[in-house]
Formats: sequence, structure tokens, C-alpha cells
Amino acid sequence: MFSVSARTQYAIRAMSCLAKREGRSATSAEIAQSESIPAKYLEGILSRLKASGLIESERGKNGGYRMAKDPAEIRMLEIVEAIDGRIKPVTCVDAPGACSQGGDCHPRNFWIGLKTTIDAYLAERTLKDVSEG
Amino acid sequence: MFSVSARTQYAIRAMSCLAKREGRSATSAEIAQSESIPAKYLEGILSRLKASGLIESERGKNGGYRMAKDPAEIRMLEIVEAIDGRIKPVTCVDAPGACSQGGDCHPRNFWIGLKTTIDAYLAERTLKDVSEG
DNA sequence: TATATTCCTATTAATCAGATAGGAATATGG
DNA sequence: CCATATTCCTATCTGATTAATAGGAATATA
Repeated sequence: MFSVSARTQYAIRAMSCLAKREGRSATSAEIAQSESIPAKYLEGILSRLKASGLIESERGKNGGYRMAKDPAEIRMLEIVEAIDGRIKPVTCVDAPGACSQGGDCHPRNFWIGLKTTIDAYLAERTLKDVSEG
Repeated sequence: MFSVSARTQYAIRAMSCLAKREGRSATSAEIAQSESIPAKYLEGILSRLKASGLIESERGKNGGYRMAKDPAEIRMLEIVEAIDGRIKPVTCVDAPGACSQGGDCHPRNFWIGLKTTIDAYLAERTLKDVSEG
């Protein structure tokens, strides 16, 4: 119940790995080896992290990935959302009135409250907190 | 991300339905019809709720299900756990030292903290809160 | 031009949730 | 004792999603 995807766990490990390098870059292959992540699978993960602006990249020889920000400024919620999208306990979170009960549906409010609670927890903690303690 | 299973949502609807009956019983077929839940699928759900002591049942003619407790005494966490088990963002929450980093693994502590936060939210709210408002 | 890299797209494989099916066990009322 | 209505048990199917693999195009360097 409420399990975190392998992708997101890989993403956090990859980000921690880059964080340790303090701005210096690493190739996808290096990260994969160092963190025991399937190399080709990791490429897709890095691509999402880049699309969200959390990391930057250079192609070609001597290319690689590097942090785009200070790890202390990266909220865990940003990583999670970059990989798996917004937290949505039930699909109607973003669709008020989708269920028959209309606007003031108690179960829906209950799940929205849970989403808010989870979001807050993840937003209060940074990559620095999680990778260094 | 972090989506609630259809089973758990069905379970909550079924419990709300029984709660409205204030101790009187309803058959699985009645609940299924009233809440638009696949009838055979619902049987398995009711069976788990019963195994957790949240509802009681009688077999045979005139049989059915009824609440085992006051809805105000049933925490949402109990329903969720009855259906999908304990909340476990990562498999190692119950397995300290499973990962290479040993006992004091920061990501693990992070996920345990999230579990604790979710558990608290779900334990603070009762079936009565969610079904009546 | 050879090489090392990111980047893009498709495909496969494995896992799991949701749903269905059939019938055994059990209780009731006629 | 029998017909019926129910819970209860076990097996199976199906479709969606995730995890992983594969191949190669684009790009940068020396």
C-alpha cells in the first residue's frame, strides 16, 4: 500500500550520487554502476529529471549530467513529481463533481486531505536532508 | 502516485453503506447494488473486513453482514490495513539492515517518516467522519 | 574521422489489480 | 427433508502498468 515506484527510488539514488559531486558531472553509465541501476533504464529517469529542471546535461564526448541547483534547495516533492507526477490518491482529486455526489463529497475531501499531508511532508524535506541525514 | 486501490475505495463505500443501517444487516448483493460494486468482487472485500473484525456476518437464508462496532470507533487506517495491509512506501520499512547501508540509512528513515505521517492522518479520522462529514 | 556520450522510440517481460466463475458449506422456512 | 438464499472458498482470466531491454539517431570532442 502506497508503495514508491522503483523509478522514484532510482531517481533519488541518482540525485544523491550527483549531489555528492558538488557540481562536477557524471555520465549515465557511471551513475548506473555506482548506484546499481540498470543503465538503459536510468537514461529515461535522468531524462525526466532534466525535463523538470533538477539536473542539466551535455552531450557528446566528455558529456554527462550535473546538478542544476544546490541539494539543499531541492525538495523531495520535486523529485517525486518529476518521476511519477502529482500525488493523486484518487483520480477525482483533480476532478471536482466527477462522482455523483457533486461538489461536497466527504470521501473526496478525505483523500484531498491525505494528499495535502503527503505533499507537505515531501516538500519539507530536501535532497540534502535525505542524502546526508 | 500513491493511488488508493479500487478495493479500498469499494471497502469504504461498503462500510459506509453498512454504517447507515445502524446495526441492521445487509446482504452482499444489496450492498453491491446500492454502491455499484461488482458483486462477486465485493464478496472478497467483505471477507477481509470480517477477518479484521470490522464487520460480522451470518450465513444462509436471512444471512448478511452488519457493523461490528460504532462507526465513530472505526479508524480509517483499520479499513485500509484490512484491505491492503500495512502501509509500506518501500519494502525495507520492516527490514532494517536489508540494504547495504545497514541500520542508519537516511532514505529509509525518510520513508519511515512518511509512513508514520500517513498512518497518523488515517488513524485520526473515523468512518463516521468520512461517511457523514 | 573515431569515439563517447545524450537522446529518442519501440518492444518485450514481468507483475499485479480487477474482475469473473463455479461451486461447497450452511442456515432458514415450508 | 427439501428448496432456497446466503456466505465462503479457490481457481482462473484479463488488461493495465511497471520494469527492463534494444537499437540506433543526434551531437560533441579531440
